[in-house]
Amino acid sequence: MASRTKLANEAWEALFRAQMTIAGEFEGAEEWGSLVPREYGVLYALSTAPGPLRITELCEDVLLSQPGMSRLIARLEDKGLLERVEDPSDARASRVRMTAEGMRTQRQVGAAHAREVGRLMTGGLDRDELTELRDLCQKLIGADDE
Amino acid sequence: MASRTKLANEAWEALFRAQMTIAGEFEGAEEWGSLVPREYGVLYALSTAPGPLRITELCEDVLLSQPGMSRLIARLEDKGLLERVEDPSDARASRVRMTAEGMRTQRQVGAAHAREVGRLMTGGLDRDELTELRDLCQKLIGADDE
DNA sequence: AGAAGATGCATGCGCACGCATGTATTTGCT
DNA sequence: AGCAAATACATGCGTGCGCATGCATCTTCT
Repeated sequence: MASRTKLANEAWEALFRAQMTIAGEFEGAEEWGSLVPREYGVLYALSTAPGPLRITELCEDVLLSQPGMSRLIARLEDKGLLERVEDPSDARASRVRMTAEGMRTQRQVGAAHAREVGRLMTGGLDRDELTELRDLCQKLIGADDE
Repeated sequence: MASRTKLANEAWEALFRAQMTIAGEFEGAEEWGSLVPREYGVLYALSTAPGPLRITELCEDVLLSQPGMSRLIARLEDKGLLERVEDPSDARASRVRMTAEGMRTQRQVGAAHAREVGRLMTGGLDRDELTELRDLCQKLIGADDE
């Protein structure tokens, strides 16, 4: 089954390069305001959550170490986009939520980012292919979790 | 065509998360010896090239800034895996090639890495799906280049 | 040939990251 | 109740990165 492994490596390299290339396009883009992609990622995660999130929860969602998240939140707090609220059921934890300006920024940057994503992704793939790609990627990591 | 953009964003998020998740698995893995993934990336690029590569060429291949590549090469040089050779046709350029030990390390780490990739990728996807994923990713970035 | 701009690479600097560790709080065991 | 282990977060420290910049060399134009 050597060729199965070879195929797996080709798929990984293609996946890796595709993500790096697209992400690279975003890095320098103007759409982020004064944020960087990962900072927007935190705002986005908060925007989809039902309530304030723990720092460790954000770590899992944004794929950042806990100390890194701790500092990232401090930066966004300094910018006035986030605020910490204490968890009533656990005095060790501190939950994070967006301020009004944070929500405004998230919507604004999110809209611009979505347009940019749409432009890059639909440039190369049609509807069916996008669906297929999405499903394959989800299946790929879905299997790892279990 | 709003739903087309929505689909594109779902596909991007899935692609992004899949790559980050899999790459995250590699970060901490033991397979790399004393290298990090990006350092192996340089050795791999050199292993597939017909001859010594320029620093700027490696930048494009490994998706790293030119100063970053300059230092990365210096580190690998210190480890004895790489050496610089001067370009006969351009005295500004310095080309890079692997030492014998570099080639040995590349093969060794490459084999271990390939096994790991195979394990993670084939865990979630079968043959046809891997092929499909590879082709979709290649098509996605292929379209951006032109 | 000579000057002006482009190109290839290296270095100073500030920043964000991960790892190791510290402190406070909670949980579990007896 | 009381102590040990686990958990949540913050901080010190070292390192790699990108940006701005500098130096050397090549290219182009006149």
